[in-house]
Amino acid sequence: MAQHSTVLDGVFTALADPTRRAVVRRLGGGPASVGDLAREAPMTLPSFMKHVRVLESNGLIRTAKTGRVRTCELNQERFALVEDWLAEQRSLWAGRTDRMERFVTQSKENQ
Amino acid sequence: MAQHSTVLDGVFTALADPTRRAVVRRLGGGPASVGDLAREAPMTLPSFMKHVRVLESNGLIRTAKTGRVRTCELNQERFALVEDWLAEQRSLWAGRTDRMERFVTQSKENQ
DNA sequence: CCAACACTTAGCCCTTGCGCTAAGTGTTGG
DNA sequence: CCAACACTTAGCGCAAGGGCTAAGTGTTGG
Repeated sequence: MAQHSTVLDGVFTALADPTRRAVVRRLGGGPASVGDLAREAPMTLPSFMKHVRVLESNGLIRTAKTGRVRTCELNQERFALVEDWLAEQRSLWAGRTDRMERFVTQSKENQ
Repeated sequence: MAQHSTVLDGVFTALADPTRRAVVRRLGGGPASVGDLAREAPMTLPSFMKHVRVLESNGLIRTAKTGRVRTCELNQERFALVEDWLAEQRSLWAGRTDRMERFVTQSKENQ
């Protein structure tokens, strides 16, 4: 078990904080500077920057600095990992349902 | 911002740990006892029980004790929250793409 | 040129998370 | 009845997370 999926760990961890999800949502509407994003968060800039770094280091956003402004944008691809994990999970459930149906069907046939 | 979505916090936090995701995957194939689940995890039983409690308190699994055995099963509904959040996120991206397309179209018309 | 701006770094504090051991509770098979 | 079983509780240790202040760096508008 355990599967060493360090990357999924990071993605879920990054999304587990409301400040960070708010950033993701905001960036869904288009790129923004750190300053713009921070203005909507109830904390100091250094604290907020940590969240930005968490999002970036886990690949959910990309950032680039031009002059003295750092601009952030969403890395949409990363979210596919979550979709994939959910899809795999659902396929497990579906497989189990199928086996249950076969069992029920066989039971009826054997009556 | 921040939106106080304590429940999503919990769901993402619960899924951020590989031991817990392994339990979820395992339960995708059907219910199991705590003992069965713990046997596949590289830690002591009390440590493992904490993970079970995290999963349960965040609604990802349900558990019930009969005699001395506690049986766990997946609460599939909870995963819809993640799907919904992802869907909303994607709709934001889509909305933005639409606006960009309109902009490009208008730009061409104004040439 | 230089003050204002937009971060950035460093470091502290406190809480939470995740592992452990040791000991306790309630069930059950023989 | 009682030993084995399947958790469960209590409490400890350490690392990481998330907030803060204070001070530093590099850009830029006037």
